[in-house]
Amino acid sequence: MTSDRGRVNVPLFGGVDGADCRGMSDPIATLSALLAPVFTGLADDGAEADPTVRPSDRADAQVNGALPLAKRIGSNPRELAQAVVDSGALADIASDVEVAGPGFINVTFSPAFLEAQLAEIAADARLGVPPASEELTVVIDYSAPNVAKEMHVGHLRSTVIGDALVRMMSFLGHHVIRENHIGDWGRPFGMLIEHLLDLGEDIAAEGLSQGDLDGFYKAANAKFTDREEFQERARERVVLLQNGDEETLVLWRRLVELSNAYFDRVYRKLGVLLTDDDLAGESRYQPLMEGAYERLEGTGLLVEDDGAMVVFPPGFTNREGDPLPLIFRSRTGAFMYATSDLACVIDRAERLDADLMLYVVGSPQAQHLQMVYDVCKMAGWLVEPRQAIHVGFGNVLGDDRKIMRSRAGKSVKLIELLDEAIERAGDAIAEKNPEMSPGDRAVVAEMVGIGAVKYADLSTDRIKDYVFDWDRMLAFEGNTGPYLQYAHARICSIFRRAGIDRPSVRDSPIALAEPQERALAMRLLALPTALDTTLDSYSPHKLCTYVYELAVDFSAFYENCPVLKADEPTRSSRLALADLTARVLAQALDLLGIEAPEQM
RNA sequence: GCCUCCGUAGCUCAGUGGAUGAGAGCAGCGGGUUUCUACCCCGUCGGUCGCAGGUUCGAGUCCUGCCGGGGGCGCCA
Repeated sequence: MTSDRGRVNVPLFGGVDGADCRGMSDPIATLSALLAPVFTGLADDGAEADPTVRPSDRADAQVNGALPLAKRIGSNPRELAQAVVDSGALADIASDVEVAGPGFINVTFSPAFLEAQLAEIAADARLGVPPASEELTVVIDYSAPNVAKEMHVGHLRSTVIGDALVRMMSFLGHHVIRENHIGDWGRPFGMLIEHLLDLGEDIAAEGLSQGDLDGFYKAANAKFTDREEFQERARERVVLLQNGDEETLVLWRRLVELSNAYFDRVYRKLGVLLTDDDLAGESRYQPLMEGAYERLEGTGLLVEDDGAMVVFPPGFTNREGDPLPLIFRSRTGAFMYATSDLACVIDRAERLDADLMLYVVGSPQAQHLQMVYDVCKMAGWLVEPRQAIHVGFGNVLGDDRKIMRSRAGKSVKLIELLDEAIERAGDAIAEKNPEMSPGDRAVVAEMVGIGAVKYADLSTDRIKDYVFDWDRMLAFEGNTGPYLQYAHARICSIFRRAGIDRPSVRDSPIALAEPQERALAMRLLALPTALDTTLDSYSPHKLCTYVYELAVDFSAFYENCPVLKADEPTRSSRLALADLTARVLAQALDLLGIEAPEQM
């Protein structure tokens, strides 16, 4: 599958239901693995039977598999459920097991079992998350700003979602190749280079290095529309560029370098992993297009249509209901962006040997990418298990529910948005924690402001549009970045106040007595499952929901279970639980690309 | 016209085919606590899960058809 919601067939993680016992720190997964052979044994038809274990509100977990199995083999679901219970498979891990309703099995885990699982993840630097069973090569294509054009909110989502996916995939041990497919080639460069010459290189460089990319582009564009003489020069310049004229290439490189320096400033401020080493712009694929086109010719898929060379992948039609072509060479003989995308896929498949290619690109590109992938499959360059997936996303909307614009109706500069976030976060901290020094505040404001913007972007289903709202994203209540960061800071505060070094409590046994401790423990153990379900659909908001629920569970614990005032050994146990919580919080936030300050 | 995505509480959003309790936050109302950081907790108010069929032991979730909204649909990328 290659749709937006597509699921991957390759073993990204191993899966909680997998027979190789991955993600086993999660009691739900352990239970599932334990019951799978029991269910299969009870199925006298020889086929496998899924126990279908789910988290439950009525107990710690509910086993639903007896109902479908009873249907399948024609027996009584309650009796089947009872047989599962009688098998004794749960004796070691459950303190309470009951058959309920039409054949559900409610399972309550024994404290000893949960405590043992906690000890295991506390001793594990990976917090219970197993490395992937197979290391895949994953190419992630994201961010992709245009040279000599401003980065605006439209680039925020691709950059932030892509960065989170890079971090998660890397954490699982995959070989991740970041590709920033910048727009550094094409027709506009004639006018941009001519404008650069008109201004004088040094003056242009000064403006661009200050980040005035918009002004530069617009001035060039204005001249292009107004002045025929300029148009002519621009056209000639494009030809020179495409023919590899050395003087022109020098100017082009200058333009690209100035833009990249600016992009880098934005990336540093945003706190994403992209560097100059990840640049893989359109210009890089330019020399590969001829070869890609020739190979496509060799497949016999290409047909001439109205002077252009195209492929008709099945299933796509135009307004008139006729087959819709993907154009690889225009009537005038020029290669198209489909050709470039084709060269990209071939390069990633053959040179990089990518098992998986992720395209973090806006939803409007869905049909185009689907057509490209289909043609690559038809031509034999995208053969299972190798696959390409479009990780699409919706728009950032303003409070008028239209694509976010500045008051003047222009697109919002990303850098200005980030600066405003930091400023607003600084104001909030100054108000709520006046004792913090201005120096500390500046550092924390950056973490909180950027974290708030990123979290707001990541925490809703990527496929939908979302409404950008300063007040909501910076609130300390609700499903926000600051709320999660604050939970982390609170834990650090406990240790600071007590003068205890956090690693020193990591060997302390954790005893689960209060219900809030139990709930927190269950959540801590579910990190591998949360990560697994997140990557199953490349939906970072699922990991966000997990971290939020973890923070809520911690808050209930914090409220009901005094740590420092408790007597030993409860005090040590709670310190260990708090430390583990902070570690999981920080780890999960890191996977989202968000920092976890020690104080706020 | 065709394709595609979305539609869940006043608002912003979650929701793996599982239980005559569909959740969270915010907003509203009432109460409690004010302790390791600004918090948190309890109660309450709120829903024909866009509509109608279908599949299923079981549907917000899967299928079909409508309604409403966004996006895409030939030589830009």
